[in-house]
Amino acid sequence: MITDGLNPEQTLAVRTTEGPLLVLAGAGSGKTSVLTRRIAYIIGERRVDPWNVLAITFTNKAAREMNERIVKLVGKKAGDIWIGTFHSICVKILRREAERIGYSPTFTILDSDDQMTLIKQSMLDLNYDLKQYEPELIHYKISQMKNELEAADDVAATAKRSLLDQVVASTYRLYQRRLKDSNAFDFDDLIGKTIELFSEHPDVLQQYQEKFRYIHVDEYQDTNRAQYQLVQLLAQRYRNICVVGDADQAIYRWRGADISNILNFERDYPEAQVVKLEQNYRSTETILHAANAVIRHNSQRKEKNLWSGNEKGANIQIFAALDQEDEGFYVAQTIQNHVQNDGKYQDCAVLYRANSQSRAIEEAFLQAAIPYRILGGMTFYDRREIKNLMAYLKVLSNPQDEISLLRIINVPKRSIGDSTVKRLLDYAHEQELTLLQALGHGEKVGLSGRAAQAVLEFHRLLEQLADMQEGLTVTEFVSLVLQRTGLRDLYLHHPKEEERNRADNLDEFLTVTRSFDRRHPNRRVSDFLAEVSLLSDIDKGSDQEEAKVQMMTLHASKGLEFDVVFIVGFEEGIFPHQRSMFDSEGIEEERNLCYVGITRARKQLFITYCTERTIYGQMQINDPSRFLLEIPEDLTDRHVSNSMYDTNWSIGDRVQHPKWGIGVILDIRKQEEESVLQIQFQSKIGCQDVLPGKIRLKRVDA
DNA sequence: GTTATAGGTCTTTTT
DNA sequence: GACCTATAAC
Repeated sequence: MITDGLNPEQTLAVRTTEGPLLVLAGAGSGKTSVLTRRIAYIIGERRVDPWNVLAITFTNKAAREMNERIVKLVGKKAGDIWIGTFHSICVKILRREAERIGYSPTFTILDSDDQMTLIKQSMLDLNYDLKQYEPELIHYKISQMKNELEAADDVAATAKRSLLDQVVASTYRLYQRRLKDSNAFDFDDLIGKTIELFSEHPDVLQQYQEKFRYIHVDEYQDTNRAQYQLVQLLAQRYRNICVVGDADQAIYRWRGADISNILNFERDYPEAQVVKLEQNYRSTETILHAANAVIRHNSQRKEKNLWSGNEKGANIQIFAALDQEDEGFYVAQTIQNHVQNDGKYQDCAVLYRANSQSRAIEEAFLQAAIPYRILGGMTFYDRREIKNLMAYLKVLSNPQDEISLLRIINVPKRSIGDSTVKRLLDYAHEQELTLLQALGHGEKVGLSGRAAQAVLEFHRLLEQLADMQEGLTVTEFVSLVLQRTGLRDLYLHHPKEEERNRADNLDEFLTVTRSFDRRHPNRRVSDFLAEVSLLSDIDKGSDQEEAKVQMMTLHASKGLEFDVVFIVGFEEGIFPHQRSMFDSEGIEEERNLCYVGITRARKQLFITYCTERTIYGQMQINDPSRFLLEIPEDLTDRHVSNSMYDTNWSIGDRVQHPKWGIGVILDIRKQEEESVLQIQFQSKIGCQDVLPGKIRLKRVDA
């Protein structure tokens, strides 16, 4: 039976397939299990065609896992279910229907860098001072408007308020026109333009309403207005809509998520049934008790009490470190203990509020030789060489893509400098040509001989590559591009080793394309690009279970679970973050984040904070986080770091150096009023002189 | 048109 | 303390 092993509420949620259903699922209450079984039940028991089922997940990884689990229950036909993120589902729809709203199906998707570039460009063309108006802010505002489904033109009409609003409005309009001219969408457009498609073409909407008779949305508390609208449109006809969420885990208000979407579900669908999943199967009673105690401090919430049949488990360990290095050292040591007691590296996760906090932990891990993996921050796809390669591919699959063309027009160096580019752009805009077309008219642009020659050659190269695309797999085509453009040679023969390593990354990229080719034979480069553009931080990790400690932001940890969890930087100003501390809503969302973090842990939770911390190279003293006071004392064991900074050194002392790790003082001598310590380190750095006045050393007990 | 250096500026979270 | 950007020399 599909419902075997489920509790009564879970079973009810699985079996309630007709009509609207709201599942309020606390952390660790088995909602993924409920969702997968529900879909399996709809297909297996209710005999619904898989083609009629839609499931929207928060990450691609979650989609993949859900799909695998459904395949296990109902077999291969599960392949016809549409499972994906809002963004990937919309891409799929837009690829089929793009022409209806004036785009070509080979459209490209801008990554956040490209978006910023285009915003800046638009602002400069409007003669705005980038110092006076931060492009980041403008971008943020435009994104917010798109999430609220406000079109560029509506905005321009109503923007008589502040100067800033006018800047936003006109930048938005120009930016949007440029996107259109480039046959490109930004992330927000993927949702917004799909809605536009549906509202302008009722027949298309109807077709998808007929198709998606059973709709599921996970993490509903984090949907924004546009996503809400999209779901409303699709669900209108059959009203078989199942949303799953937990208002206590709403952590994306800053990117437009609107918690009232879940709070008002029963108003939107008065006939809705509601199922509450309150039994937690994941964490020990201690961890769950702590999580409940913290979240209770939020005022804006529906009362809910998670309970657990699990054992009490170990106390929560609270550690007051001296500074970030000490904190990292503690985490590293604790993990080593765990591993020595037959624990595994991959059971452990380190969670932090901001990506920048990962560095201190990383350094401690390197010293202690602990294998780790960082999710998010700078990833493979953010590397310059990868972005360059992707830009080539984007231009080749979407000839209108000006942003990408500008990126690679002179990479590798081919003597097409800024002034040449400017002339080409002016010419293109005057003649209403794309930049790529303008390249072909090199001689008419009025360029100097050398520049014209270079431009023409580049144009020919791109044309040749575009012609050769036919019939090749993505992998074959990418290797061809790497070779013909000279991109690989650029890195392969570079004098600096660092640059030569980039060639390896390009080869690594071919591994990615091979996997794509295997999964989707005969798909085009533009499909590959879309897949890559929509990967989230969680998706980007490798699939195989590696024996590595996982490091990530608290945001990225949502939906995951680990035996042992460390939350570091538990300090006022860090967590809750400085910029969220202005209003109670901000604080409450930070508290949700704290709740998410705590409930990631199955067996053991460690919380650390620093008494001093260096930010910008400036020393700063933070109070411990207010959330710490909200965890009941009797659930915790508190420790204070016993290492300390010292000035009275003697031979034989064991010390810890911030970079080189543990060592022993061999000798002390005076040199120009300063003492110099000769230290034998355990690490491969060996014996080194250290100035304790410059480098802060910590005393470590033997 | 290309490259090197110095100064100014920033760090929340992400599809 | 790191990263990008404006400026000047090649």
